[in-house]
Amino acid sequence: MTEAYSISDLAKEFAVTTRTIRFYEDKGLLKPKRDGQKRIYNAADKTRLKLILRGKRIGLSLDESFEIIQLYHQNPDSSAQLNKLLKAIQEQKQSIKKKKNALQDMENEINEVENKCLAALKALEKPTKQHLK
Amino acid sequence: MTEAYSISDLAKEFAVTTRTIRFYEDKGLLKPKRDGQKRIYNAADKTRLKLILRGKRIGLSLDESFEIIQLYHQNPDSSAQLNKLLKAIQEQKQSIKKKKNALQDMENEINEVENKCLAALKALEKPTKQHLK
DNA sequence: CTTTACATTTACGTTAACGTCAACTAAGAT
DNA sequence: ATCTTAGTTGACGTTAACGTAAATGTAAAG
Repeated sequence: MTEAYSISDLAKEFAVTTRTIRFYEDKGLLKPKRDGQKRIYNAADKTRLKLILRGKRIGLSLDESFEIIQLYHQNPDSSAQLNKLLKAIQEQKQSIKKKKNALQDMENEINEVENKCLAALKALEKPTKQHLK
Repeated sequence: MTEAYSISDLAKEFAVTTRTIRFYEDKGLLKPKRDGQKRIYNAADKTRLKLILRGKRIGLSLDESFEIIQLYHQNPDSSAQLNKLLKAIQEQKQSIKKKKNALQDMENEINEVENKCLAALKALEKPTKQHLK
């Protein structure tokens, strides 16, 4: 038997509410099997959810994440389709590159601030050396 | 005379609408000077706007960007304040690290897909060998 | 049998981040 | 003097991404 999860299993694991998971289903991002009324999620569903949430972390909308997932999980047969996919991949790579740059800029700045901060602390400690110990 | 910009100067330069810029002002993210009624932005305002938009690109909310900007632009005098700032900086660095990881994972996956794609194209171009079976 | 825990659908509410008028004003160009 | 081109302040509209509540179902535990 392959891995099966209830909605609250996934909710707990990924720290989201069940409402969120059902919402993703409404939007077509997830399509779990059913056991009667209850939703049953498998490993693939879990992966999809993971991808969606990862996308969110870097500022993608659900629709954007959805497109990317579709992109990755289709398997194209014609060379026309393959080329179209490759083109989409290039765009994705560009977008990732931009985000990386933005992150890098941010990190550089924060490191600068940190260094200034540390220097300021040292300057505060240095001039007065009156330890009563 | 220091650099001065009109609202539409900035809108054009950063490819946002004037509505957006005024909205940021309403939220307290920008505080341009005035020439009568007209808003006049200086280099510092421009930098702020740049930071906000950069934050957006990596999925920060306006409030989050605002906090970060405040963080960087205050200059703390006491060592208590410096330590508090340092702590906030550590948190920021953690958050950036997570985003970097998410991005890296994404890039790895997309590269995989790209390679499979390229392989599939090659396989389509020079067929025949499969027919021996 | 009743309580508890978890599940379901339906539906209205909320917040963020703007978009989209509407109705001015002020300054130049024609 | 009028036309055009920024600019201004409301104020209502919109979309995404859920929150929250109501009414109900089911299945195991006490």
